[in-house]
Amino acid sequence: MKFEERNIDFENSIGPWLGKTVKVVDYYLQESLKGKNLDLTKEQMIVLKRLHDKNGQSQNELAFITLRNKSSLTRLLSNMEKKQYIIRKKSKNDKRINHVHLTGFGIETFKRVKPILKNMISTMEQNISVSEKDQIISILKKIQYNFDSKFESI
Amino acid sequence: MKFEERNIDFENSIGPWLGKTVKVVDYYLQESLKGKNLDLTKEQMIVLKRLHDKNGQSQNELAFITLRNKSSLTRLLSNMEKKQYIIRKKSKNDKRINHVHLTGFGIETFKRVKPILKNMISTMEQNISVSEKDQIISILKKIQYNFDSKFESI
DNA sequence: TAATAATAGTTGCACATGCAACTATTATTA
DNA sequence: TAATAATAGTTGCATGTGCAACTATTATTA
Repeated sequence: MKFEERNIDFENSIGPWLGKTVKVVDYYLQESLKGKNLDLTKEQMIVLKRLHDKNGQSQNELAFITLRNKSSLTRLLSNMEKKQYIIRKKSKNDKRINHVHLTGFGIETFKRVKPILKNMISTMEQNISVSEKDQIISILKKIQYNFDSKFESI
Repeated sequence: MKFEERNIDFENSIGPWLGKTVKVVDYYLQESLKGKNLDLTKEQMIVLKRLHDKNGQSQNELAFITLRNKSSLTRLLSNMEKKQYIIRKKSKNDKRINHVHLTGFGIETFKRVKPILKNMISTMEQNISVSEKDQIISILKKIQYNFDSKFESI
């Protein structure tokens, strides 16, 4: 096929497959939350999980660990505070910092969220062998590295 | 470790790796677009690509192929029409349907977008062997199937 | 054919997101 | 110590998203 411009093989590249997979997972999560009458978005669920792991984190820490912009996190937390899942407590040592704490309701809600997360993981990984899981994670790491190393050079 | 509740191994499951990878890719795309002074979001870029593949598609078709809700697509197109990348043309056979066409400016813009897409793909897939690429795509398909088959049973 | 259902697209609402500009506070340095 | 820089968080703006209710049009059926 000389002389003929080769098209970019976008369809058969990894990108679209990644994007579609994430959409399917997100949709499943959202449906699961709705199904259990949990008034939470999947983003709020992730914040709940991270606070359950380590309560009292600063907004900066939370933004970093949830891969979010700090302004995006600000608004996520505002919504979660309105719904009484969390409260912000100003640090006494450094008045710039807010420590974010789960409320009792937040803790209870996470207890109901936990089986949904478990179910999501086991659904996702069913019929996927340990070696396949290792493979995909290692390839995903490689992809991230490919982009990250490009950024450094900018 | 009887009697002790095992935690969900969320961190080491595939989900977070997928999510993070997609974020890295998205960020790279957005930066590339900015770098070439292209006034486009990555979502608009994808619509441009799909229209370049097949001009004149209906909004329904576009929503389906770009994995978007029709209302989301409506607003994407409105923004793209404002920026003169596309125009909507009412179908003559069926007045409910809009056919979406690239403008001259839209076509020109896609020409500038194309190398960005190419670069994205080659960056993503560098140091990834053909067999690894086959592996990851096949595993991603499996994951999608795992969720899709759950939905059917609902 | 008239009534009803289905389809394509739009809009209001609530939410999430990144960027840049802003405020308040703390740390650095001249 | 006073001026300056850095940091944590918030807000305005523009964009993207899904759901449900809506309009306009076409297809079905009684």
